[in-house]
This record gives sequence, structure tokens and C-alpha cells, in this order.
Amino acid sequence: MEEIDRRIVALLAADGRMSFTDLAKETGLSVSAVHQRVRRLEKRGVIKGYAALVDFDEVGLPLTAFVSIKPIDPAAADDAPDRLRHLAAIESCHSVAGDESYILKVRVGSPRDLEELLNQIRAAANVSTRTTVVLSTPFDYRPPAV
Amino acid sequence: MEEIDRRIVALLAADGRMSFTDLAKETGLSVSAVHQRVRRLEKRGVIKGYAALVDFDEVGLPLTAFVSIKPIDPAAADDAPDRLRHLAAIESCHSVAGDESYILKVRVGSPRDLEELLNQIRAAANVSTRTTVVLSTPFDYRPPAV
DNA sequence: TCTGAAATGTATACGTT
DNA sequence: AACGTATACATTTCAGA
Repeated sequence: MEEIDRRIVALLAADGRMSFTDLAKETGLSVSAVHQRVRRLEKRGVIKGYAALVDFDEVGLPLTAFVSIKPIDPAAADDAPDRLRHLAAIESCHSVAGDESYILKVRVGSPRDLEELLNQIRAAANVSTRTTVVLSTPFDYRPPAV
Repeated sequence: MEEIDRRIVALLAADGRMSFTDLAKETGLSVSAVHQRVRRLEKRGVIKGYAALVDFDEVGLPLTAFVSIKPIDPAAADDAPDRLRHLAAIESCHSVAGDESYILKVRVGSPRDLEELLNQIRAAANVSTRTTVVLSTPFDYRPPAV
């Protein structure tokens, strides 16, 4: 990818609502040229979307945890992501190298909600779970240095 | 927090560039009422910012990993986050319960870059590291169901 | 905290280079 | 690819309820 496109991506990753006017100033292009480039980056999937970054404590989801999962039956088909997608408390699902097969990041309101979620995960995907509770988050969602 | 504010937060978490006009339609408020609420949510820190979601494969950062760290000297002051913040490849830093003290999520271009980053982490924070490489990401950055 | 209207600023389509 | 212009649309501010 080319220099100006990288710059546009970096600027929007850091401020997803930056106006085309400001992007034009930062890149030295005209507003319409920037506009074209952003639309092309969206269409090509380089920019997959935009999100507001939310303070989870403020919206009733103060408990974050990492949940590593391992199949109970290693011979069974591995469709865990499809079986877990409907659980909205799971923010992300990464397939990983190592002893376990996936690492999930989950957000819930309370330890009780976490307990219930773990039961749902185990039942839905036929897996065992290992949970690491997050105590605090010094930083998160930092934009990539593209 | 109140019903309409929750809805606004959920809508912006799912589409960070949604216009005030559309937010007004979705919530049944006037444009200026929505506008006021969004500004208030931003000011109160419920909405911490906005980000474009980037395809990391497309911007030259195809390798993601989780790095768990543990202090070499357990008696030393624990200022690892401050010592690691300057490393842009670290997207997030969570203090966790369990055997290790922090879990970092990192993005790099290649195994060689990962090796170098791990050396920087160990040197900067005087920690040992345990790295779990991400093979694929079935889903990520899902908006919270506020 | 809301509304509606006015003023300003931005997004987008289109024609041109 | 990029630019400039014209128009449509969105944001922002403000007075008043």
C-alpha cells in the first residue's frame, strides 16, 4: 500500500470520525481526492468499519476476562467459532498455537454473569475452559502505527 | 445510564461514523437532542473516542500474538505499563489475575519483528515473556451489546 | 432536556485536467 | 488519479419551551 493511503489509515485508526476536510489538510490532497481514497480503502476492506470506543465500566460491563478453550473430544470437527458467535459477551475469538485451541476475550457485568457465560461456552462448543480475569487495563485499543 | 443513551452508545459502537440524522431516526429524538447526548457521553467518558477498524494483514502487520509477562524481580516496583507504552506494536496491556502479571496483545509484520519486540519488552520492563501466536481470527472487535 | 430554525461546515457527484 | 465547483446534506449553535 502506498504512503498517502497508509497515512489516511493511520489517521482514521486514531480518530475514526476525522472529517475529510481535516484528512485533506493532513495529507495535502484535495477533499475529493481523500474522499475517493477512503471509499476505495473501505471497498478493498483495508478499512473494515468504524467503532466508538466505549468505557465498559460505564455501560455495565466492568468484568473482562480471557477464556482459553480446548476441545473435550479432539477428534470432533472444530467449528467452535461458529458455535460461539451468538454469544454477544464474546468480543473476540482467536485461533492460537499452543496447548489450547482458541483464546476468547469476554465482557460481562459480574462474576455470576461470567459463570453463566462459561457454562454456555462449554455447552455450545463442547470444550473445557481456562479463565484469566482482567484486574485493570492500563491501555487498550491503541491504533496501529501503520 | 438511561435507555436512550445506551441505545446511542450501542449504535455508535457498531458504526462509529453514523450520522446524527440517522441516530435521531433510530432513537426518535430530534437531531439536536441526539447531538447533545452524544457530546455529553463523550464528555463523561462513556464514549472514549472513535476508531477505524483496520485489516492488519493489509497494512503489513499480519502477525498477532499474546504475550504474558512476569517480573524477573518480584520485589521491584511494578511499573511495566509505563515502561512498555512507548512500544507501538503493543495494542493493549491488561493486568491479570493468575501466575503472570500482564497480558499484552501485540501486532508485528514478521516473526523476526516479534523476536525483536520480545527482546525490547524484556529489556524495558525487566520481565520474562511467554508468547502465544495467533493463527487466525474468526472474529474480533465485536461491539458490546450495551 | 427537548425542539426547531438559522448559520456554518462537510460530503458527494460531476465535469475537467 | 487528482482537482474544483455546485449542490445536497450534516453539524453546530442558539432561542425558547
